[in-house]
Amino acid sequence: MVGVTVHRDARRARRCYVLGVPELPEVESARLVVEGHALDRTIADVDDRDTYACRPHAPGDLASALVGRRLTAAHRRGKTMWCDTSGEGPALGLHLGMSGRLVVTPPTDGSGGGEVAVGGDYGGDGAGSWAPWNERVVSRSPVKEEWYRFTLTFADGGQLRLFDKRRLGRVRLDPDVEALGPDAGEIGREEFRERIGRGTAPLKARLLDQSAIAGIGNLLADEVLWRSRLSPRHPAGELGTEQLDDLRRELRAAIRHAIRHGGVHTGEVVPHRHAGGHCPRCGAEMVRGTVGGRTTWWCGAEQA
DNA sequence: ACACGTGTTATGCG
DNA sequence: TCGCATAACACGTG
Repeated sequence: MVGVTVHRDARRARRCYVLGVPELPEVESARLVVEGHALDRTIADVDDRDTYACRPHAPGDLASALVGRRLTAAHRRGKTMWCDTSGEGPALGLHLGMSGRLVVTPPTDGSGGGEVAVGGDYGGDGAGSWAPWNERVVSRSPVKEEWYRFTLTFADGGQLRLFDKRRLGRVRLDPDVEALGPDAGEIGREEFRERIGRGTAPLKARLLDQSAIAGIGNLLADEVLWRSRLSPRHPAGELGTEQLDDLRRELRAAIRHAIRHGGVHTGEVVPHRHAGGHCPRCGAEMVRGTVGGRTTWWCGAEQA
């Protein structure tokens, strides 16, 4: 399972990257951990005191809505995850933001196995690791209890926790999933043409618009544009049908690769997004700019 | 000390 | 009102 399996490529990438931002593949990995380890466990206690992470709910709102229920399914669209709850309870929405990680711990009452599932840890240090996601980094500085922004404690003694130093992750009841565009990994060819190939905004800005298509973050956008040999600044509406179909194909391939190999940072061009970096295909220098309000790197020759 | 990173949300402009 | 651009936010990191 992605998220708890040690993968050679993921390990190598992990040595190179200090912190990975959760995009679609990372959230899918976290969802699989929840689906595999956190369902059907009765919720005995909820710590929702972090009013920023749990906005706009008041302290106690999530607790009163969730205690006594079980998570019954884990869904995802783009970077938003949500869990159904038993007894016609509200959905529990989980968004990892820029730096959130989910940590699921096993029962302590002997009712389950001893495995610890770590969502968002692509490689980890093997079974039995108790660190949130980056044990080596965390071990350099102590894990502060307040970095756990939200906690479900199950009746079996285990927990599901949102660990987020940066505090941009978010927990809320009944998230408005319909405001998101179709999932980037699921969107059909026709819908992709309609939603992406329109308007005068730069193509990259369109790809990052979660209401147009859900799940693409800054790194994944650069990766798919590079794979497609398209300029991030190209007006979205000027793309031809064939270019749009190509783009969608590369998007699907990049997502598949990222899920399989442990995250967006395992992409082909992502490691070359730095000053002095070169295009891994043609060797030209990578160019840096701002597109859609984000730092963007592209091949100066192939994506002109 | 200070710029940087980044998903989301709010605000502003034509 | 719509489409797009930009700022603000949170705060640890280099």
